[in-house]
Amino acid sequence: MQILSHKERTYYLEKYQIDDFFSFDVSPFLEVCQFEKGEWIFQEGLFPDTLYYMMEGKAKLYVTHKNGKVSLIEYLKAPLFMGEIELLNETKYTKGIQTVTPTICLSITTQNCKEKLLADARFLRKLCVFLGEKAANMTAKYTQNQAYPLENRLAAFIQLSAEQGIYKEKHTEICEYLGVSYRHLLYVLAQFCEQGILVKQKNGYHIVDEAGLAYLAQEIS
Amino acid sequence: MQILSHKERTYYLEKYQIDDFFSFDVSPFLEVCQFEKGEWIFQEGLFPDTLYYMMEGKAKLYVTHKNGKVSLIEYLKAPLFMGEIELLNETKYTKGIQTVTPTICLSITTQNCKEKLLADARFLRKLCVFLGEKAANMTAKYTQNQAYPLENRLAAFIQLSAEQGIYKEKHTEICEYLGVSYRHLLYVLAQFCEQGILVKQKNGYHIVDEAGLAYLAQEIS
DNA sequence: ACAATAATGTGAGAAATCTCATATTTTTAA
DNA sequence: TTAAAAATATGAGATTTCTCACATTATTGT
Repeated sequence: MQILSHKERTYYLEKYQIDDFFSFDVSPFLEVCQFEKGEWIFQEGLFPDTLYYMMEGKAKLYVTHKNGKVSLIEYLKAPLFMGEIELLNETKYTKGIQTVTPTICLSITTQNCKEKLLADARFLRKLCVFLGEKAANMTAKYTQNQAYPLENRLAAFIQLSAEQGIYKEKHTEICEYLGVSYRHLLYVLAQFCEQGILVKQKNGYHIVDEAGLAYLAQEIS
Repeated sequence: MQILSHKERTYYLEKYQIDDFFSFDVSPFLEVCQFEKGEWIFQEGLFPDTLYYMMEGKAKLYVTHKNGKVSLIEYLKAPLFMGEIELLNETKYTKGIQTVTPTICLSITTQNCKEKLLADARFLRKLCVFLGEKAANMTAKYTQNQAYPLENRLAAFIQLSAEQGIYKEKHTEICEYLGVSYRHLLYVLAQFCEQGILVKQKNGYHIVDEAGLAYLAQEIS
């Protein structure tokens, strides 16, 4: 992690109109920083005292279970808050966040401005909207996972993540994201190929039956 | 649903110090109402324009999937907000909420005070804390469901819901809550009996091996 | 009080998903 | 550049979970 120079800082603060987020002057509490690709922003099990606002970049939110299984909970895409749960509640939430691309973040050490933040309607409103969406999204994911087998969830995910009709995510990552074993993910992909929905090629799985895929995916609300 | 008289209204507003929730006078926008047991507060597929704050009571949050499956997402216990997602985001969230006991709610028709609410730091802060917890809880449930078979999740649920060492929830409800079939729930309960963890009696399943149950449950973080 | 409805209980077979073992290929780091 | 690490791939057998069919109790409304 690297703290950006005054010049860059000003650039980003203006580009994303950070002033509009707060009704008081946060600049004394604030840095703009950059994480490299693959760097951990939060590590599981630590208490952060920093609130981040990701302005540019992508990351992954992880949790490790007592039985050793790892869940990739969510793909995070700017703009978003990180560490906001810890600001609000005393609980140690302590999930891991790892960047996927170089990432630019606003970083606010909350120690000295927690009370100001929690009394600022402009900030709180933004946070509420963010948290409301997050809660709604997690609820949707939770219930969909309960109600549909991998066949449907994977179809929906392929639709979402394919580019130019080609699906080429890393299996090791996606099985953690979809909450199934590596083996089973491969089985269902093979099944899609058998059904003539996908064709496996060097550069990824090509979607050849768009409609068939959509049929499997659309079951999900 | 029944709107309470002035006298009752005043009683509840004082009991739960509702004035402290807002920095402006909400009383023009507010009613105190009571739902009967089993009544629906929200129905799936409708747009509510009312924000509720449940002061007393319990309810269940439901969603119905396109494939006909029903998920009991959460048990709701006072105090909590309902309809807050709709206040914040334009999205139609539209889940169903059904009371389990008679329930007393603050009811705020948001049409005329939405802007006031969303500019009130005191209210927003409460809402943020609530939403933060909700998001954290859903995330935890989501990942646990991915990482553990029913054996572990049911053990944890029995610990949580048993009273005086007796588990007596309705199977039909719990299988919707745990996201498994009725059949499978019965299988695993039978298995717990075989293992000598539970003993089935007229009035419910008696926990006889507290430690064995804890062992199965404690796997979950 | 009694018919309708909801909840409980069980068997059998099938589908979804997991674990483990093992081999090959690709990527990464010293 | 090369050895180590990570990712891909596949088989075999075991577990978990599902669907469906059907029988037996409660519960509930009138």
